[in-house]
Amino acid sequence: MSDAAQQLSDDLGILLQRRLRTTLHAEVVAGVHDAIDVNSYPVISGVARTGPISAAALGAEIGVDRSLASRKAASLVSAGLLRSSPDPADRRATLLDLTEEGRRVVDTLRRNLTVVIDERLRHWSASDRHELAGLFGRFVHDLTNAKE
Amino acid sequence: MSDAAQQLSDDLGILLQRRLRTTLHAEVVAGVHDAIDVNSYPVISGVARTGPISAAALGAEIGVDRSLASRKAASLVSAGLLRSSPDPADRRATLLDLTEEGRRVVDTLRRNLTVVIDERLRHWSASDRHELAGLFGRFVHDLTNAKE
DNA sequence: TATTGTTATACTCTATAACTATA
DNA sequence: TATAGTTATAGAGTATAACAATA
Repeated sequence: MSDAAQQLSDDLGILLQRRLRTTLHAEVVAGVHDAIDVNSYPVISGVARTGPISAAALGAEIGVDRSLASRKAASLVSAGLLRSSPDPADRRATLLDLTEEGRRVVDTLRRNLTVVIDERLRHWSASDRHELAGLFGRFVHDLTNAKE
Repeated sequence: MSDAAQQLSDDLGILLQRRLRTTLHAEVVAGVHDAIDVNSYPVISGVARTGPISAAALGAEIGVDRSLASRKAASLVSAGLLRSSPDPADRRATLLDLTEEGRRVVDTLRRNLTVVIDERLRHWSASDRHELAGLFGRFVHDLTNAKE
């Protein structure tokens, strides 16, 4: 077992703590939209990442039960940020997607998070930032798509 | 605003999702100890990181209210994993610390997480792993210790 | 007056189970 | 028979407020 894995797991443990998540997400959602808070943020982000998606698939994507995904999505629909339309291929299913306003909100959220990261890395060299971005991207991909 | 920051924030968004946290933590705590689950895991890990600590400080460390930190700690105390002793410097406070059994449990948890990471990075070159570990460590540090 | 740990209370988040409709 | 979405219910997680003790 490599030293690198030991070091990575220690740092990952810190990163995944509630404390960072809470402060970061609160910073990102502040003042963006009445319907967006730290709980609805993952929902609309999930839809933004996956495109038109069923409630069941969205639940799997963001790690909650489909009943919860359905209810969270419903409140974003009534807020005008998501649209729910019947799936032409399967009449049981409905597909969730962003409205134009939802798209604007997601863009703002994404920009807010990027600003925060940019601030935190202000004193980094461009090459270190670039290198981290590449390796971190692979890391996140391999963590979230565990095959083995 | 750099492209690297954009890329990093997108990947960080994915990493901080509930889905990864849930699956990863569940894997780490599985079968380690009756008193350890995904909710008590951050508590005992917080104590392990900080050494002897008051309930109020522990709450700040892990991002919950001191009342919750107090109650979570209390249940780990009765499980024999934490010890609570009066702070000699401040008679209002009590200091939480690991028992020997608690230390063993934390060691196991830490090892479990490292094994998971090690598995996910099995196909990485040693130099990429090493490079990621260094940069990621700085990243986590700068994220969690925002000064500006 | 402020802070510590604790407890009581209420609120929020989430999963489970049950229901209807469609595959 | 299995899966979609939804709703009702119950349980778990968490914060707020209030308390006594100490600073």
